Amino acid sequence: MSAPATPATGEPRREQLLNAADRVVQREGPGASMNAIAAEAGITKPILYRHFGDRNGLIRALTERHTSGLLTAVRAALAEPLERRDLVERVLDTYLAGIEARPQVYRLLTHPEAGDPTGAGNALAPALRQIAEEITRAVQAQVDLGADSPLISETWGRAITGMVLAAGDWWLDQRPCPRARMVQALADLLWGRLAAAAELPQAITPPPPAAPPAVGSSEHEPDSPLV
Amino acid sequence: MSAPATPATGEPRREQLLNAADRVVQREGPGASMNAIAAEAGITKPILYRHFGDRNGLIRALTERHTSGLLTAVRAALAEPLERRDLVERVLDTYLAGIEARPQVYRLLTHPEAGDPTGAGNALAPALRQIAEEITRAVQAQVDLGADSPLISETWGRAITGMVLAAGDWWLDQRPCPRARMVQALADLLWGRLAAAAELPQAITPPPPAAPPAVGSSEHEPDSPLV
DNA sequence: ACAGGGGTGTTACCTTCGGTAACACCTGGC
DNA sequence: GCCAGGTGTTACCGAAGGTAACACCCCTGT
Repeated sequence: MSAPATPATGEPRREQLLNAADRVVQREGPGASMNAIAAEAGITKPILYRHFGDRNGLIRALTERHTSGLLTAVRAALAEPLERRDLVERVLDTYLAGIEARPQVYRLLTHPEAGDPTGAGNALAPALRQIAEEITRAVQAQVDLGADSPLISETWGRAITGMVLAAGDWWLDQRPCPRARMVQALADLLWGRLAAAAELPQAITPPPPAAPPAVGSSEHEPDSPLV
Repeated sequence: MSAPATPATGEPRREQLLNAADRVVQREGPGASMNAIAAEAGITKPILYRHFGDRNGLIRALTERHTSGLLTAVRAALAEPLERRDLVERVLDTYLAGIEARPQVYRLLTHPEAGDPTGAGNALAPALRQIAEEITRAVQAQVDLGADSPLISETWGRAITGMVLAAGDWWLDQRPCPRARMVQALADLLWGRLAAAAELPQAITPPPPAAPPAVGSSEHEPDSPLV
């Protein structure tokens, strides 16, 4: 067992390592240790570090591999020549189908964590950021928003991405309904159904377990923890 | 330096420790080490563990302290007797004002991480989950959505929370516009402006740096990484 | 033929970090 | 006087990321 050399397959080493890492992450979720991944690949740690630099590099490579498919799919959906509502539904369905296909790995999209105290402001993982940019571009190219178009487009790009991310995450976890229903509910929200729906008869109901109405202190006192 | 005992202030010990932890997190971001926090408090690790059990306990306590303000503020905003559109704007503004007031700490809301490979499905931090539940309740109580009301309400609760989270995060990081504009843009999105806006004249433009159109492979092959 | 480079692999080690004994001290109440 | 409870310490453990330093193989150029 001292010199395995080329293991018969022409597959580049890096791909084999990523496959092993993939298996481990699939099994143990992100947070899998480098040792575990190395063991799965039948090797030891330093080789992983030679190929990927550090743990973040490995995770990043893994994420990119898994995201590229979703990203191009969403991109393609965004470019389809459909009526606007149909297009929105198409994109929503594409995204949900994508995360549905690989629920475990999907975590990498949303939780790159890897404990880096360096990262500044990106709550949205890079993969999501790319999707947000695609949506921004599509909105700006296809919708007339007047003078503020750049600002509004980008806001909406982020907002829609975050919306679908959160809703998709919940849906994937609970599976409260088939995919098509989810698509409808989200498209309806984007379509202003919140504005259009009728008011319910009963007046505003006070929140059930609400704290003593310190509502008056809604102004930001400089000392309170938040707001 | 062997026996400090009560340091003059009647403040319970736990609060002092949380204050110290707060300072460190403020300075170093989450991911601050327990040693650092203990040092800031002028003590050593075991005391922290006695008070908070483990690191997650500390972070949780810290987060709760900072979130309770925001949560009650949002709850109060949701209960105000306003016209629907005004109410939505009010809630959006309340949230954005809240995270604006404490940008550093706001990370705790969105990144509790703390490297727990245990957590199953909660992409939304508990604090956000609570906000989502409040919105769900409010929607269900005030809007007539027909038979599917429970499902749609909860979907929208998650969706809106995620939307505001992502948009707010971006806004906080880039500050592309004053808060009021942001509120308008988000309320407009929720109000169906995406559906109502006019089509732009030019047809669908292909994405600029798109990959070689492997678009045909949009069906889910069982072997491809995602979608 | 032979030197050398590039790729693959190893063992052994370091540091940092979360977490845990085991022990010491002070204070107040019975 | 003594015990209980809170505060504090030093010293340690195990797991994890990360890094030398070294060994082996094979292919290629001179």
